[in-house]
Amino acid sequence: MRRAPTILHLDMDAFFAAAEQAAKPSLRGKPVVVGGIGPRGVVSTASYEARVFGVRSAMPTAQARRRCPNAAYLTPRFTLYRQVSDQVMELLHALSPLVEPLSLDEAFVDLEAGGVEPDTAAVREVGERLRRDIRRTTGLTGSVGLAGAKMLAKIASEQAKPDGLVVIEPGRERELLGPMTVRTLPGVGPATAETLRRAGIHTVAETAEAGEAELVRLLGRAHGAGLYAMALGRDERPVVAERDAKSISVEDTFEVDLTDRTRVRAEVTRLADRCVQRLRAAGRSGRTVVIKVRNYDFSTLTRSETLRGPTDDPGVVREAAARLLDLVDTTGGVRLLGVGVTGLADFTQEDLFAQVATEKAAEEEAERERRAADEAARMAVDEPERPRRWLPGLDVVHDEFGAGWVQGSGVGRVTVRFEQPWTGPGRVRTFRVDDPALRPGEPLPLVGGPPDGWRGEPSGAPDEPADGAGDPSGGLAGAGSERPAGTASHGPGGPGAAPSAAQSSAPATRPNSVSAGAASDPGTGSGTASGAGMSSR
DNA sequence: TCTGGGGTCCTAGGACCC
DNA sequence: TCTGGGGTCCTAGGACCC
Repeated sequence: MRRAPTILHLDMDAFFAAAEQAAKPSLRGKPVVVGGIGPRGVVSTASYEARVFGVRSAMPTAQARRRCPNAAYLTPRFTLYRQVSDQVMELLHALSPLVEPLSLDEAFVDLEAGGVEPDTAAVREVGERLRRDIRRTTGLTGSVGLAGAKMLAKIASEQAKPDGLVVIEPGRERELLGPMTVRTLPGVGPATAETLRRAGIHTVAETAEAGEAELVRLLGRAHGAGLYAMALGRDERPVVAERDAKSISVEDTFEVDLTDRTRVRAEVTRLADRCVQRLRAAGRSGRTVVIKVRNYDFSTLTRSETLRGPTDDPGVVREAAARLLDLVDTTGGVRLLGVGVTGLADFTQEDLFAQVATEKAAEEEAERERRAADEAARMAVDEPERPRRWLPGLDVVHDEFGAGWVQGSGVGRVTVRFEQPWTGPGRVRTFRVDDPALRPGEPLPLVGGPPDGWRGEPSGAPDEPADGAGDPSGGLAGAGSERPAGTASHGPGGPGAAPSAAQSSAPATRPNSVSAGAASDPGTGSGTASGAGMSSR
């Protein structure tokens, strides 16, 4: 514990939702929910306007829709969030070389390592200046906590929300923490809180009074001892920059449970390839392959296999994953599949040398097999080539009307609002989903106006009036009801597919010939996951 | 219309070795 | 022949975090 509050914790306010509001003028001051759009999606971030209605992170999106039907429900745009995050992290690195990112929107900074004078007035000034700089360069607000330890800095930033700064003076931490609920302490989730509650422990003060021995008895060695230290306000964990990843994994939840074993195998192959792509992009290799299977009843199991040495060969990972899948009974229906790699190693020079020779061949082979797997998956669901999906929130450009974003889509139509971060609320227009003038777009900068050479201004005036000001969701809320009844939950590739502009899943429709009979085998109907993406909680 | 996706760390049992 | 004991690796599961 330091004698001055030189550990800074920054937490951006409702990050994903705030970024969407900055990008989409018509949504400012309105309830916005970012997360999985599909039937099995969950909320990543709710704007403060949506939180008033009880919408929370990690809540099923279906439940959020019931609580706040008029909110705009948007799929995450990670490209944008990463751009903004990079700007913020750059500002943090200007304060100190010791920056520890926790997620896209959160980080610790060791101000002492940055040479900031170790007194309250000085660190407060640095924190306030940081908040101004963040607002100026990103257009968004962040909250800052300052304390002599990580845990306390994080509690301080939580108290500062939204758009504030709180300093916890060293020496006052126990009186401050004492009355707080145990859930305040990092590492105390629902299960630990329940164990403590049964032992009559509700507050931080009661946790400290229980004593280390009792906490270890209740929670185990590491957790008990750690919690005891935290309850006393003791936290000596250093700020550490740049930690190497220890595992890489990908997973998909399907809109409808998979029952066809052939399809399950094809999906595992796809996931293995995606996992290896990420592994290679990170320049790593891994020794242990893990698959994850979540059943229809949400029961979840993992199976793993450790190889003789680390690999980044897609064929090796695919085959290991396939062997592991053979150990699992999936007859009840599969809700989620995942493939991961742990035991990560960096490639040595000689690995690299050997790789260069085989890389091209391996990639060609991977591409061949990926196509084959995709083809097999398509055959399995007896489905034609998939047209483009227009997910709510995604950027688009129209040849005539310029840059905008998807408000909603259904029954062959897509509704677009044409506005940019630097304009006022824009107008809405509806197109056929296959309108050749409509293309995926790129995120636009939130501040500073149009980028150099930008050509997204409309060349003609939209001819459809904007929605009434009283309806914050615009056409969004109606998008779901535009869908043909009965197809919303099992169309091949329903809503929620990866937000990438390049992805190409089918709309929520099925061949007419497939009707009641297909309903008994709905697993074949879901082409995509309800990808909710990362959160910014 | 119940419950995402990407991680981290810890525990516990069995194998295996000295 | 009575069942040691510790360290390490592997596997599986669970809690927690954003």
